[in-house]
Amino acid sequence: MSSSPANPKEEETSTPRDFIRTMIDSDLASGQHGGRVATRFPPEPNGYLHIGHAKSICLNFGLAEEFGGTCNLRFDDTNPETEDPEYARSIQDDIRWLGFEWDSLHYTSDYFDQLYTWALELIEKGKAYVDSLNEEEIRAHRGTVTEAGRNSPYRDRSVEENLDLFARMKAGEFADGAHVLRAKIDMAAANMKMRDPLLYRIRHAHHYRTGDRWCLYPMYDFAHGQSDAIERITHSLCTLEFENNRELYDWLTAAIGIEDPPHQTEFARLNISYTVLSKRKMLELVEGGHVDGWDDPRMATLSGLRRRGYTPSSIRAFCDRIGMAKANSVVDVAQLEHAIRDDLNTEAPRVLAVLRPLKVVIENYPEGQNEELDAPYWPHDVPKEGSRALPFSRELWIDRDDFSLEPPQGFFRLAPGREVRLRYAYFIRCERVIQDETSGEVTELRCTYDPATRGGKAPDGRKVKGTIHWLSAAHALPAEVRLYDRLFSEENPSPAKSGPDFKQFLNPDSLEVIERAWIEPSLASAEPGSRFQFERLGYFYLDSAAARGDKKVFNRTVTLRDSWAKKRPRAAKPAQSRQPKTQRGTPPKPSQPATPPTERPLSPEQTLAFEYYRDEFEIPPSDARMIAAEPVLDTLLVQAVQAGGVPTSVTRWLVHELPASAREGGIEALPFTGAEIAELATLLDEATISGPVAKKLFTELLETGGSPRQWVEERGLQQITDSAGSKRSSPATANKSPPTATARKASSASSSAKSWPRAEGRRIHNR
RNA sequence: UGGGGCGUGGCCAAGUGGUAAGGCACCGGAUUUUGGUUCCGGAUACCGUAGGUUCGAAUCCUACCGCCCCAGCCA
Repeated sequence: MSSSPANPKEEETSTPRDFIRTMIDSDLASGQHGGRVATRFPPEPNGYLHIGHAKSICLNFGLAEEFGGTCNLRFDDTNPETEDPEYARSIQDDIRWLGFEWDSLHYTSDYFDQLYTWALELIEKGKAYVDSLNEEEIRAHRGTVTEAGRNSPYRDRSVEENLDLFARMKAGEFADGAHVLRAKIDMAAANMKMRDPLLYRIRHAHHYRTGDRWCLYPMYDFAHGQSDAIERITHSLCTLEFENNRELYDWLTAAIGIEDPPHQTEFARLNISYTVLSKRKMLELVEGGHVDGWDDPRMATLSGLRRRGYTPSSIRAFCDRIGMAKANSVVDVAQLEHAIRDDLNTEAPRVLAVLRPLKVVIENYPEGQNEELDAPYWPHDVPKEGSRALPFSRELWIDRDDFSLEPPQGFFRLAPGREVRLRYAYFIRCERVIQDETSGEVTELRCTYDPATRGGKAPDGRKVKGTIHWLSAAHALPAEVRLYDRLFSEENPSPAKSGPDFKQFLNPDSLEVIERAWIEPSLASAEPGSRFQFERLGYFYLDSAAARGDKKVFNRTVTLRDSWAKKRPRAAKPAQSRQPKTQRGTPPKPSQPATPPTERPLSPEQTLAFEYYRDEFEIPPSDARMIAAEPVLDTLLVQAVQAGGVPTSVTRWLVHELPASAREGGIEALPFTGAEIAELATLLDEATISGPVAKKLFTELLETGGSPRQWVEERGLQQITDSAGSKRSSPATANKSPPTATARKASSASSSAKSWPRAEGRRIHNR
């Protein structure tokens, strides 16, 4: 875009003029960089992208689009010990998912030869030297923020000696840490980054791209600006913590004689309330099992947001709207939620679902009769066409929240004697309430309908205050629904560096699993990865990664705005959803988070079992609860543990793999016992077999029974242990386990919508 | 007791000498077969503080206060 808009006053609604765009405007006006705009997104392939990266991606790629420039993707892979092609793959997937495409793809490791040549030049010019102090000595010589550093005794080595040493460093003559190459600048500089910064370190490590060709690796500062220069980047944008590096960036590009060098500009990184956005903390959540992997829908990773149901356009809109500045700030998570609601309002078809079912019998509707009602997919204000048939019959499900025995002020849903509209159907009136004699729990509503109100309008013109959603009990389909909420209950989970651990602010109610929700029959053909609005409840995403067999799993992306819940905070959590805490038996440990409410209360025996599994077996509460509530699972777990199985490993198979249908016939109908499941779990834990093999064997076990261990021996299914791989240094291992956990999950997901790279080969040495 | 940054309503964020945009959140009202959406309207800002320059300052000057970053052979 070399010409400015005809009318400078013209409104630029799509892209606000932040300080970076303003700067580029003036660069262009003054003819900097020959009128070119070239940016780049330079991630290190050592972790998954999160929404903070999305801000940078939108900035860099957005600028290229707006100014008719280019944007490269460059993997800043200068540290062989933490990087992995798996990450590089997922990063590319995420960028494309967001809707951007790079002009060209580069790796800093492709520039290692050029970088080395420049290092030689620096030595020849007397601007760099080989230092032989050890790590501790270097630190001691660096001084502190208030005291100048001291020169290294090796600082004045001759050019010849430096050249010789540096060549031998490259040749592999020295051990890690024996020497480093440093820039010769000023050990008394007020800017710590200028106190003879390290340029190269020796690292006898295998690089995922250059293999064993190098044992000498450039530091960030010696690689980044030069890579920008090689790619002829004009505007090098990064986050605030690199401000101090800018002086060095400029020194280095000048020292090697770059003409028209790129310039670095810093902006504030993104923070969002009620969440954490740092690789370290996110890794801690994954490794501590506080979330279910990097793509857990509660994580702010792009993969997590994707599984939560966020659209790429909503994330882009969010990034546009939060602005770009240099002040450290925390964006309200409500801003993100607004972005996705705003997008889905016009994109998600409306359907009906009942989360906490309450039976309604229409007494004056003939038994055995049913009819179909036409229901549009879109509300009147969304200009889209399309509808489906909704079956109606005598017995219905409604949501328990939509009925109140003693309606509070302003409640205009169903209550004794009151009339409401069933969406797209009829007016019904509640005539009688059936309650459990002992507990008083409402178990059923007896209602009458007005046949004249078919379609939802009364010919006599009478009005009803409320419209509620419903489903025909005989036609509804079962589904699992996962209600996600913010991961932390504290707005800022990490208040101070030395403050309390952020994990103590984890929200115990961030996930509620509803195992038996009902969805309308039209959803039988819904494609994984599609999004719906469950009317009056929120937006939901059909998750393919979580599906088990033919069971559909819907993740709640975000609730609808709910001014009623706001007005009456108590009404949001009605008595029905509160879990009756049993008083019998041992009291629950006070340190444990409250049981997430689910639809079915546990018996006293089941509660005991649940608490035991949760506390003694350390099974996650939701899983422990599911097992305790299900006799077949309960028996299998007990059998498995008696046979020596590790409870948490066995649980994975019981809860996440065993199809619901297998529980129907009772324990006797199964061709296997818990002992075989324990055997299988152990084989996998020991890494005797791989995940896919384990899954195959499990399928076989379900059908025919038998001994997994025996099969493995008979058929030679053992994995080959890669001894070369296991020699990899240990720091790398810590960073490698997360992608593996994710990859394992991806490979167990249904075949479609697989967005996770696999890591079959590496699984071997990760256990 | 060094250096580099940043401080505008509850949260983001424009504005760079002429008398405080916009978004989110919040509160009213209208419309509504989603307590959704949409549409109207409203309340919040002495622009970190204190001085100064000027006819006039969020914008210029001075001092002070607060927060963030830098002492990895990480990026």
